[in-house]
This record gives sequence, structure tokens and C-alpha cells, in this order.
Amino acid sequence: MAQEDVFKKLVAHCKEYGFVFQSSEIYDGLGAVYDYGQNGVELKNNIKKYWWDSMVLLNENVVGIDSAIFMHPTIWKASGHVDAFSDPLIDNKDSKKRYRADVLIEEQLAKYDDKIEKEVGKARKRFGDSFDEVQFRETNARVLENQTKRDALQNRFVKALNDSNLDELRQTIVDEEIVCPVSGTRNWTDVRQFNLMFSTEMGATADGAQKVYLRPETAQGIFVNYLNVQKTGRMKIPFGIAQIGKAFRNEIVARQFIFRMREFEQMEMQFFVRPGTDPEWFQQWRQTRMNWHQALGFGSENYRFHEHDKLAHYANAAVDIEYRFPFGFKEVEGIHSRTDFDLSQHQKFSGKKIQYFDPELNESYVPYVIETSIGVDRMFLQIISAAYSEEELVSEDGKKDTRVVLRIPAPLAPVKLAVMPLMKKDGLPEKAREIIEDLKFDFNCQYDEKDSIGKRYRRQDAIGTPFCVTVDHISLEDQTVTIRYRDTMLQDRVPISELKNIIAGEVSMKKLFAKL
RNA sequence: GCGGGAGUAGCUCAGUGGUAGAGCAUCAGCUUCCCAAGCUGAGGGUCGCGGGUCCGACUCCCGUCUCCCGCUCCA
Repeated sequence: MAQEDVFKKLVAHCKEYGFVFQSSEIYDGLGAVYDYGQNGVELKNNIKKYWWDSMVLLNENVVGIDSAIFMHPTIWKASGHVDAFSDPLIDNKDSKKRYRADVLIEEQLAKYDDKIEKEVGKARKRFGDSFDEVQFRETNARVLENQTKRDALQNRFVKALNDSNLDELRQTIVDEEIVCPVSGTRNWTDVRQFNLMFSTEMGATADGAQKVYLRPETAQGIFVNYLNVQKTGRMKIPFGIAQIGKAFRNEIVARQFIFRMREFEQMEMQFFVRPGTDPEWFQQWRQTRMNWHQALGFGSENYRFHEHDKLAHYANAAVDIEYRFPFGFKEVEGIHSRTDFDLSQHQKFSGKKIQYFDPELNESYVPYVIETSIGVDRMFLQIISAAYSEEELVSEDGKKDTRVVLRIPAPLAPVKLAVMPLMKKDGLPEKAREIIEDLKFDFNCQYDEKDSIGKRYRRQDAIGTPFCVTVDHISLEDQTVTIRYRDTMLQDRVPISELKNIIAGEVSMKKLFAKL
């Protein structure tokens, strides 16, 4: 089966079995926004619990917070998002290629530099040791001509950027006769500004309102609370702050189902360390995080690290953990060494001292930060992708058959067990209800009496229920039931009184933590 | 945002200028009983939405929304 087909089936399966629906579907939907259904929300909550517990419960030096989505607008200036999240884009009408207008102009500046360096290089070769480079640069006609053009372009470019003058940016591209590298033409569209941050207004009256942004990442909520948590929690470096929350990005192109959404959820942990120890903590967290992923048992060969060669403005090291999705290896989690960039920026913009007094060193410093950042929705998609399988079965009498089963790790499964009477009579339904009454406070249970028992098993397979408990006539005599396992389809007969223990052992998060 | 393709029942799809179909799924009843597809019956669609042409539009035209593929972007 082709991989795209697998992906299509996944999307269909997610809808058909109540995992993921398109947002506002009865109104034709809303682009790149999705809702989680009755089973999806359970799986999602379990993923968050797996992460949260592995961070906050398992590490005594990691604590959690829940910061607001709205934050002071200056935070986004300090973080660099106001500048970096808004790109002026221009399309070439012939090649249909899109470029960042500022990048095109920067490349043009580089071309002037190349021309100048070429002249200088030629002269150096010609004159050898006696070459006076400074004088050459100041006097050579060709160098001066290019330098003048370059400076003029530079000034014009900076002014246009500062004024956010998009027409001027376009005119600059036209005047410089910049061509599309693909089509070679100068048939450009207008320059348009894409702001990747959503904004709204706070304050009821129009004149008193201030522009606020929906956070494009949860990290800043942690940084601006660094002092609060460190002081009130009496935290000693190294320590971490974890947070799970929604973030919003107005993506130009948001596609591939829930892989890239405009409203998404992040699970982030910022780990504050002594400057200079950041490389070793970076190594440690990258391994810890990989272990967390692989503990789910989907096969280590399906994961890999992807080292960044191009680093974001705040980072001195960055690596992604990628999973082999049906559409290729894609990022699920990022581990970034963010240096002291964020805390220093907030120190600068807020005017508050954000430092840690290290008693061992007897000095104060701005801590360095190692960030682990994972998308809940991507993790959800990763698990569904990994868990989805179509199996060919051959029954005892040789009949061929297929089943669709979600092999979700039991601790993450939306429904832990289904209890069903073998037949809808003779008191079996009542007995089944009785069992559910006893277990429903411990596990998410489902009752089903409709259709044949085999069909009911398949329905549970399709949503990844790890255990099916069946009540038959023997149950009424000796208080035992059969428990059928999703992955093997095998059954055991066990006393009803032991059900709780058996299932609890299998669905506990401890089962996963044991592998960390 | 550009180019290409698509949108008919919960799902997969058929249909075609003349009152909307199938299979599966759902629900009710019966039957069998430990691995889907037994019998009987029922519900469910203003054919993505809006406009136009026409006596008449699911079908033709225009617009729009959404999805898929490619480009582009990705902290």
C-alpha cells in the first residue's frame, strides 16, 4: 500500500472513530483547525499526562506552571517574534515561486560585495606583496562604483524595512532588476506582509484598547515567570519549568492534517543551567527525550535525530527528534540550547534583574536554558500513525479476514476495557453492567451488547481498546470472565475479583516509565 | 498565496439537463454465539455553499468555501 494511501486511511479512520474532526465542519470547515472527538480527547489527555508526569513527577527539580495565553505585547518584541514572525513575501508570476523580498535584496547586496571582492582579488594577484588594499578600495573606479551602488541599496533597503514600506521594497527589487532564479524574469507580484502572530485587542473601548497577541509559543510564559518560580519554589540551578498549553501561528500554508495547525498545543520544558554547562545538559536532555519517545515501543528504527545546521536567532545548538510518518521523517520534538538569550532580552526590555545567585560560585549570572519542545498534536498523529495497522487474518476454518487495529500503548489508549455479555439474555447483560459499575472509577470502560461478539471485538480494535472482558454463562456460575487481548487476540479466563489488578498493572503510566 | 485535482448518506463511491442510488455503517426486532459481513424492518442527503442560464440544474456557466498533490514558508 502506498504511503499516501496509509495517510488518507488514517485521516478517515480518525474521523470515523471519533478521534479528530475538522473544525466547524457543518459551516464548510475552518482552514487548518481541527477538533478532537470523544476518543481523540482521551488519547490526547493521556499523551499530556505521560509527558507531564515524566517531567514533573519523575524529576524533583522540574515544576510545572500554566501561564496565560495573553501576555504583555512587549514580550514579543523582546523575544524577537514581532520582527522574525513577519515576512515580506513576493511571488514571481512566471515561475510561481515565492520569495522573501528582504532575502532577494540581501542577495543583491551580496552580489555587489562579490563584484568588489573580485576586483580586489584580481588586484592583489597582480601587485603581490606591494598591494595596498585599503588604498585600492578607496581609489579603484570599479570598486567605488559598486560600493556606491551597494551603499545606496543598503540605505534604501533599511529605510523601506523600517518604514514597513512594501511598495518601496517591490520598487527596489524592480529598480535593481532582480530576476527570479527559476524563470529568469522580472514579472513580480506586489510585496505582501505575512504576520505569523494572531493579534486582537484588549480593552473594551476602541481608543483605550491595546494590541495583544495570541502567543506563538508557550516558552515565553515560562521565561517571564522565571523569577516567580525560582523564588517561591526555592529552586536551585539546575532546575526546569514545564508547561502544556495552546499556541497560535497564522501559517501561510498549514497542511498535512493535524501536523501543522494554526491553533496547536505544545508541551515545553525550559531547563535553567549554569553557563558553560549547557552543552552537557543539551546532550543529556536530547537522550532523555529520545528515550521517552522510544519507551512507547514503536521501534527505535523509526526515530532519528536531525541536527540543525541553520540555527534560530536564540540558539547555539538545536536538534529535532523525527519520526517516520507515512509522509516521511518529520519533526515531533525539538531540543534547543537557547543560551541566555531569552532571559537577557527580558532583563533588558523589562528593566528587571533576572539573575541567579549561585552559592557554589559565589556569583550571579543569567542562567542558560535548554529547551525541550514537543507538539501535542504531532505526538498524537505520531502515535496514531504508528499504532494503525491492517492485519490479514485466517480463521480456523480457513476463511480469510482483515482487521483494523490501533496498537496504542495501553496506558495511552482512550478506552481501557470493554465489557460485553456474550449474549443479550439470561442475565449476562446485568452481570456485565455490574462489572462496569465496579471498574468505571478506575478505568474508562465501555459496554456493548450489539451484534456478534466478533464484531464487537473488531469495533474495540478500531479504537485501540487493549482489553475486552466477556461475560458468558460460566461467569454466572463461578464468577470468572474471559479477558481478550487486543494485540494477540488471545483470551484468558480470570476471576472477576482480579480484573482490577490485572488491568491496572497494564494501563499504568509506570509501565512506560519503567523503560525510561 | 500560485498551479493542478476533487467535494453526492456517517464511510467508500455510482449517476446524469427531466421527481436522488448501492454497499458498508447506524437504529429497532428476531436468530446464532468467543473473533466482522444471518433474517426482517427503519432512519438518514435541499448532491459543499451562493448566484446565473433554462420550462426544468447534482449535471452547464460564474463566484465562494473546504480538502488533496506540487511550489513556498516553518523558531
